[in-house]
Amino acid sequence: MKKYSIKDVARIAKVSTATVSRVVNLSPLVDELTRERVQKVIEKLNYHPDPVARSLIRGKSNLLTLIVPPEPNFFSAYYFTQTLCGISEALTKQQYRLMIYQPDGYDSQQGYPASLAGIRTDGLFIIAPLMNDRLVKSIESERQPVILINAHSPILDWIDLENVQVSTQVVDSLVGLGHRKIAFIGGIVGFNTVSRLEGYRNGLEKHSIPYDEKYVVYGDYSLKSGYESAKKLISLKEKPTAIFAANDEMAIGAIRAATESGLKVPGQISVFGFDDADIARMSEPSLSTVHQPFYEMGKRASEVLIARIENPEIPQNRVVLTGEMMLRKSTAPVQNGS
Amino acid sequence: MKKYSIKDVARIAKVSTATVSRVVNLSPLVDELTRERVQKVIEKLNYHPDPVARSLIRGKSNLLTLIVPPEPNFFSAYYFTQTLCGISEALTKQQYRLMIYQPDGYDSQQGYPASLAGIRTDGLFIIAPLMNDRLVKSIESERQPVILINAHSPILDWIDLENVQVSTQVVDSLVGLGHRKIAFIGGIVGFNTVSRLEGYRNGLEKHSIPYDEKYVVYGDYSLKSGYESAKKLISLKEKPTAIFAANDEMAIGAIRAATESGLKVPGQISVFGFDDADIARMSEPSLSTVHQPFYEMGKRASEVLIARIENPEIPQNRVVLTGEMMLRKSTAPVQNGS
DNA sequence: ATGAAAGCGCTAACAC
DNA sequence: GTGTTAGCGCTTTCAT
Repeated sequence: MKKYSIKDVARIAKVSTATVSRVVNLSPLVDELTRERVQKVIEKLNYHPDPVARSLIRGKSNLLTLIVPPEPNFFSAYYFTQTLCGISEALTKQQYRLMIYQPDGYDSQQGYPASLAGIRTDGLFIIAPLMNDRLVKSIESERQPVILINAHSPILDWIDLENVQVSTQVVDSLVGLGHRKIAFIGGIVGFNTVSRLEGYRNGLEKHSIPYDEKYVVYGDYSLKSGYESAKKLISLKEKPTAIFAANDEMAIGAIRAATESGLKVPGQISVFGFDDADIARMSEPSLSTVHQPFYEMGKRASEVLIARIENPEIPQNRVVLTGEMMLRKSTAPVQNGS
Repeated sequence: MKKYSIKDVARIAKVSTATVSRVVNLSPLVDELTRERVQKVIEKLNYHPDPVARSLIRGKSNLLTLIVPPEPNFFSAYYFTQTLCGISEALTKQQYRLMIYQPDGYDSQQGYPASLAGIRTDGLFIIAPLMNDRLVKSIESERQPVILINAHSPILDWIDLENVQVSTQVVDSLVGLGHRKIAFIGGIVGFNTVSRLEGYRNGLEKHSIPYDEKYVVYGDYSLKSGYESAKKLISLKEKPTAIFAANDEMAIGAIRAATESGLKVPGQISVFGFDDADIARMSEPSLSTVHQPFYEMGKRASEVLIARIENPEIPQNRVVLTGEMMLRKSTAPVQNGS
């Protein structure tokens, strides 16, 4: 099947390419009869304007880039898939397409590479950049439409989930069940872990529970790391009676570690997760966690980015979405004497 | 930050745009001194050639499209995320980018819309099309580089997982444990379910177990549908002693249904899954299943597609990857008298 | 080794 | 209402 260009249509319909262009772009300045004639040829040839040529002349590709850390399991994270789903659905409705790009040269300390060199689309989603991410820093000095997902910036648009208050609520709820020895398992140190930890500390403070460093350990968001972190916590002389993990995977790892060590969950130790991934409902016992509106976040991120592209002059957008505690079966009142 | 074009570089370096182009494209026909001078300007301006203009003149965008069914949960399927991961990693190494596109107008009977209208990239991944999918049919009459993932075609390149033999092996293994009343929970009727069912039937036949329609029910790959399907099976006068589900989610739903009905898994009823998703290892009891090389599949799919793009004349590629049974804790010998 | 110029497919002044 | 033409940013003959 040969590809036809606007010239072919023009030649066959015996009009100029300008007229064909007008028909294609629904310009009102074209005679009804001419329109029909041209339209017929377009259909016969199954002509579609070349998007590349259009992009060139319009200076706009209608392509957006989603920058993703090149970490092997990032794509399988519930967090990512839900956000992607929200983005994809929002974009399909608008006339934008999505490119996924995992940059080479990601660094676990400095984040994304400072330059995206060849990538030139109408806008960028940057998901979960580290604090002080190189790419974010370098974009702050440009004027490129971008939305940071789960990060903050003094200049660039961003969208984030409210982590601090809801984490404090989790501690509240745990304290309400009588817990005072509450441990925290953080993830990779980025915006999320930092703010969740902050909420945890606020919660302790609120109830005059001293912050105890030995109750704070770090994993990498994987089930395995949650398992290992929990093992450490359990082996303390003064075991915690509750563990609050910065995501569900680690929480489930913690449940497994506890169960293996002969501790009943939630009887002897309560476990709280974060995210409300699919597995939270499926775990045994089902996991108390914080539901996060990831899908909504992807959707809103798309809206903000498109708004920015269509009007670069609007003031900075800062969107905060709030999560919601889901109390399930992995938390219970503290046992006497424990 | 202004965007510079090749003309700016040429003007400042006092050469023609042709020379700049040569430098950018590492042509050997440039004097060493000129090259250095131009290179310096390029760096000073942080010039990068516009990929759109390049695509136009080269007739090649280095963009590939991954066509995804616009089903809300498709992005969260383990199947999808792993495949995407394989694709993305393979493409990052090559100089190709990936666009994700969920077409409007997907139909659960006829599959993707027949035409992709505006989409014109160098190649297409079509993942999990239905049998007789409209889009696949229409592409078969064109000459567009495409790879079908988990589908077959007499003309187009495709890659698929070997489902028939491994399904037969699962039945073998179940029969080896003494089971004869083996039920099957299929998914949405596409290539996968059809071939897994075929393998199931072959397995029964091999052991002279008559095929019994009432032991075959269908879900939609969701945990819930597995739960409901299993409930139906369990309520039969002659309960099956083993259930083979066409994916892990449904298998886990089946485990839940069985447990709820007071049946011990695997004591009183064995359950076999398919895919070896994350949750298979995490379920309680851990799920016997078929490990599928999804990541590898994405990687190979990319290689085949790129090979096709770079040489449209090569003969049809048909790639079959084989899965592997993983025996875990959800299967056990049949109980006497059950 | 370098430059001038044509042209990829399309849109948008501008002219008629 | 329609055609002519310039040009988006780049690559690539074809001269020199």
